Amino acid sequence: MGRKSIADIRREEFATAAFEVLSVHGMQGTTLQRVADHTGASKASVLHYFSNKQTLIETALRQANATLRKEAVALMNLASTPWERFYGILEANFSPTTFRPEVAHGWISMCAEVPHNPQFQRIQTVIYRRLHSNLVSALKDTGMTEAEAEHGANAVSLLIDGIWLRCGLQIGGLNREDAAAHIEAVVNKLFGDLAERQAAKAKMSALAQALTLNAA
Amino acid sequence: MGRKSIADIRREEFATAAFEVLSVHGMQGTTLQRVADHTGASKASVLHYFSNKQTLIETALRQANATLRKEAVALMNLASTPWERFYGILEANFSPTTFRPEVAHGWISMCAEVPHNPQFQRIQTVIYRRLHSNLVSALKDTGMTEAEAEHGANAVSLLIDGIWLRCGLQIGGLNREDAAAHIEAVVNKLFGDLAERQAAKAKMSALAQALTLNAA
DNA sequence: TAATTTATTGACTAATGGGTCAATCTATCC
DNA sequence: GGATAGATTGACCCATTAGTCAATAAATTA
Repeated sequence: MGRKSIADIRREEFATAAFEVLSVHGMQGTTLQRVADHTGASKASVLHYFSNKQTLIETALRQANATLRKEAVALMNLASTPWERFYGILEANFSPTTFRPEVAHGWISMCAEVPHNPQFQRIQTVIYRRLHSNLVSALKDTGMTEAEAEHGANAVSLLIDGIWLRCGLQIGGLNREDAAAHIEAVVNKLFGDLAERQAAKAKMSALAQALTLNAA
Repeated sequence: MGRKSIADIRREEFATAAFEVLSVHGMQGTTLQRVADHTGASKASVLHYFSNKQTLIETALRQANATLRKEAVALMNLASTPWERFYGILEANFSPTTFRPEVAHGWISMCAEVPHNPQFQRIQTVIYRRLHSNLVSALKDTGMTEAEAEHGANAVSLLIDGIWLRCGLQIGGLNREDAAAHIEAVVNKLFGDLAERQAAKAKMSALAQALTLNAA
């Protein structure tokens, strides 16, 4: 495996800075100058590592998404039953480190650009597909039919999208607990009130908390 | 009632043009020049009616929302039972005239700006509150408890948001029928499979279609 | 018809922001 | 130590765009 060169590290720094700036200032407000200031470097230095603003932001989004994915994978590896995998997905989507208004705002900013930017479109598609197939796979393994699993996955992913949107808009001041409760209420209606599911939820919730505490 | 002056009509023209440009080109791409071109007028003329770009776009969004609202009110006036009101709300949110990728993109563009623009924040809040209170009111009148109605309204409004987002992103190529089906599947699980509800759905769906045919 | 208001526009300004470039500065390698 | 490669940056350049302004055209009114 190739080790990280100095240049790679620098690129990462600028990319993370870019995502933070994007989250706070939106797409219009994300200027090369601001990103540079945010790292203490100069605008020209940023452009030394990224040929243009486009690729910088693209890299920033991919990197941010990779972070999310790593967290999700870590959780999934600890899941041993289908329902635990299901709740692993949910917990990852509402992890305290990522489920924050600024981060949500960053993603919404990307969404607004999707129709004008094929690269963003691709990123968005990848994210969506992964979520969907993970959900379907987990639900199917609980014993549902393909169709049931599809319906369930659709419903849950739509809810997640809706909640992230609302989080970014800071409507009704919803926090992580509220978000999880909203979803759980629907999930209960959708899939019935199984004791096995409750246990899986409790386990993955605890694991997620342990992981974030560990990371901090 | 004050009649519309020539100036008012002109303002409306520019505002509708602005929303159309916004829907196609996003917030960044919505320049005064483009809006002017889209109406055949000059940039300076636009600024003659709107002191700045800010108020132009704000007016455009309010106007677009007012159009939606009128459609919703027309449907609601034809509803006579709580479930009919409920489906009136749904139908209005998926009306063929408004539930289009470009329009959805326009709204997402606004959402992305909400954190930087108190006016947009206000518009967004108004829209959300109206939807929520309409849903709660209809559901409560079907005999649910306050809490049940709240939960139901939350679930449905989150789904609607998620679907609009997905529509704007043109993910999975979902069309109106798919969107309605997604929602209906969840609604069936949430509220049970009542014959009365089915009838209400059929009626409001037919009325909505009649209204849009009439408008065309 | 003359006067006054209103509409429209081309030309201009100022600021912003992406991107280039040549000059330095630093570190590594022979 | 000297050379070479990469890092960093200030100074530019150019395109874009919001907003101004004064001049002209059109319409309304007295």
